[in-house]
Amino acid sequence: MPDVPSLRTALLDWYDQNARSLPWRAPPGAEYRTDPYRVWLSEVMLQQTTVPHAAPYFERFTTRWPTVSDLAAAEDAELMAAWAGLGYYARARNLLACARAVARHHGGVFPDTEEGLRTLPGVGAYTAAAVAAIAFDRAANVVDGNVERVMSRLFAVETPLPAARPQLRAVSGQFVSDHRPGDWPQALMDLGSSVCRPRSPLCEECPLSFGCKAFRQGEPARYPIRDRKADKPHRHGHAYVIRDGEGRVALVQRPDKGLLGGMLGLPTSEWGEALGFAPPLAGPWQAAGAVDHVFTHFRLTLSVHLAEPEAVGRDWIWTDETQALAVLPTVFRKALERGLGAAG
DNA sequence: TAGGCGTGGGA
DNA sequence: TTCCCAAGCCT
Repeated sequence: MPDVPSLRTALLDWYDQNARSLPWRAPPGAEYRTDPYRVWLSEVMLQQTTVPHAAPYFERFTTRWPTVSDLAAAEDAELMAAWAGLGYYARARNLLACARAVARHHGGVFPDTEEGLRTLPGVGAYTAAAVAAIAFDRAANVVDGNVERVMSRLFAVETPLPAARPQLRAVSGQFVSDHRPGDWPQALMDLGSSVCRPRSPLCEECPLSFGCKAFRQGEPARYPIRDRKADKPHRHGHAYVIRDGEGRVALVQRPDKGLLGGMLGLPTSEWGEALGFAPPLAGPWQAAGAVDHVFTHFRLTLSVHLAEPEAVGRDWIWTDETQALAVLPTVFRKALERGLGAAG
């Protein structure tokens, strides 16, 4: 096994030539660091989310809220609406709580240490280390899915994830150094994204292949080894598209906790085994087909029903249909699109 | 502490 | 179609 300094040098040299240009990133070796607000915002958006999906959200957020204090002053509803479609909505609730904590308890300035950052809502071990390293150039052991994959291949770790986490964190820690501490994790993540990819890794282009045990063994894509995931259950429900004849549709405010927490939604039945149709008000109802959606831990089929009642007396939130399409999480946006399409 | 928590893209 | 996966956090 080559020594750690050789591998570090090889990867940082590669990064100098191959770093991706990203809106939240300072170029390799830059004299300046990126605004901690932008680093933090990008890291939260990128949790379990791809760069192409997050990038337009990042642009919209930083245009609308240029500083953390601007974000702290946002209304809950406008923040949640701006996050619609990005998923994992607890991130949005924590994002706002974090911005307000920074504004109120830290004078609008992000803590500049891993420990300080770790106390903020929605900032876990990974994000605290990433912001400390990238925004403040502090040596930190930044371990995300990319780093776990690269390390698991470098050392041909046979223990399956997630049990291998402590071991992968330990080997990753061997590479942490005061030399270019902000560039190191970004170099590792770029390598994981473009070369040491989950499938079909490009080992011929890899600056670390000279020291990679999985490459030497000949089957690098076998790593990281994972436990097989359980099958998702399939749930069913009904979604109601209720229109008022004036271009508005009835929405409901979902509770803050749980699935799609804090978001607006369409009125629906309970979700479970396929149920009979028991609408929330007298018809006539028009059947508009169904939409399928996949969540993290179950699959959902929603039958969509359309009505335009004469009078209703419920605490629905009547929302312009175009506006509704923009603020709803994807599962309800799909159902609303289907309902409006069936209405012609 | 293992499970809850979104979405879209690629093979 | 189906499965896997992508810069995790919280409880």
